[in-house]
Amino acid sequence: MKFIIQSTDRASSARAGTLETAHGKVQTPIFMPVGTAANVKAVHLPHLVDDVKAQIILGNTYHLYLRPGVDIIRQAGGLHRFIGWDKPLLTDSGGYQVYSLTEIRKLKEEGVTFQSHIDGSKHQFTPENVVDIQRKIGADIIMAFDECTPYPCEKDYARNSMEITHRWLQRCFDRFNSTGPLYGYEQALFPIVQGSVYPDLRKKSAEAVSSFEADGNAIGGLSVGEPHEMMYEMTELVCDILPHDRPRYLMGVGTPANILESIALGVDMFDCVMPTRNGRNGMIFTRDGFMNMLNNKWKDDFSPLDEEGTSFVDRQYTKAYVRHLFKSGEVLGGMIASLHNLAFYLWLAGEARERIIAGTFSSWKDQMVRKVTTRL
RNA sequence: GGGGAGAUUCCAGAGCGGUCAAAUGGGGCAGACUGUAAAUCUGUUGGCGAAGCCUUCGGAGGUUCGAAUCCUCCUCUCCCCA
Repeated sequence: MKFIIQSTDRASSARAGTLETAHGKVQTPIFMPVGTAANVKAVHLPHLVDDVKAQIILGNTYHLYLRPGVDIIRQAGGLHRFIGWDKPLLTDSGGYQVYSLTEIRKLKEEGVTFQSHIDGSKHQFTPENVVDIQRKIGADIIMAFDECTPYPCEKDYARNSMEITHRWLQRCFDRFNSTGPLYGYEQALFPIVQGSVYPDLRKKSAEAVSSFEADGNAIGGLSVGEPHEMMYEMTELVCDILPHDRPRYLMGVGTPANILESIALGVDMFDCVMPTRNGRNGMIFTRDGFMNMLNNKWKDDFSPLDEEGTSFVDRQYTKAYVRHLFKSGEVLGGMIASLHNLAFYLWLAGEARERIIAGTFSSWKDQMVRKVTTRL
């Protein structure tokens, strides 16, 4: 895997680059739509390609392992073939589920025992089998198995958790390096920085992660409820330490403003459920602000959904119509909003990239952050 | 013509002497959602306000310390039999 930095912003740490994977190039900064269960919820593949202009999407080890099961994906010839997606793919390791499914899991040195949220059956994830599973899934980028700590988090807990994540990281790399890809193309393993909101822990973790000289590095454990300023402070601190010539991936972030601010801090890759989940729940993000389509004020607004939007739904449908769909509980509402929001997120990342190259990123970013945080 | 049931806050529908501004559901209004156990969840829904007060349960009277709840009459709806 190769990462080439084309351009670096003068007024910030933002950079524009190209990540080359076995399934093609990714222009960074990039937003990666989340496709947890082998699909980006409510979005057809052709739309994901032609309208959203997605370059890389995510899958999730935990979900795919439980359903349809790794054997089915293996039989299909890997996740790319199973989905019908021939562009880059990234799988998360299940580390986030260690956080979000805290009620039905037990964490030990060896790994984590889970109860399936589907049928309650018991399973174990270890750094080794998570790598094995991700080999079978066959994503271009696979993630190390970590614990995503909650917020707030006691420092002792955060330290212990970080240390176990580091030990797991070594085991992930050991397994990764002693096995090979199953489908004839290269995979990259990204380690994940933890340390909650403690600067000294974050620094230590970033150094530990850097020592692996991985193809790319991720920042985890943020955007879990901490104040934005704390998130930016941690991101900045970690970005300074992580190798400058490798892509940096801020996991689970975030709002359009979060993404812009983090690009300025040197982050190259993002993923978040917000455009799709909030979209299904009636929220539309635009470059002028965000709208709750359920709100009464749109009931007789027959203007296009988003005059400046880049996807076909933006001019195909009116605000009043989309509101009607959401009020009626029609599935199409969520489909329209998901498509629109993802197209907007991809536009935002692409525009940021162009501004970085043009040398006008910082002033544009400040202006966009103001607009994008406005409730319409 | 005979017999029966009923009218409750936006709707449906509980309540059947005080603990009722009135259950519950729907609808309405608003909020939340950040590596997806989410096409989900939460709040609110008579009027002013901080506790509190004021006007409400078809209409008019009445009984009672006290009535959505009991009595009388009126108006209107629905059902069954002719």
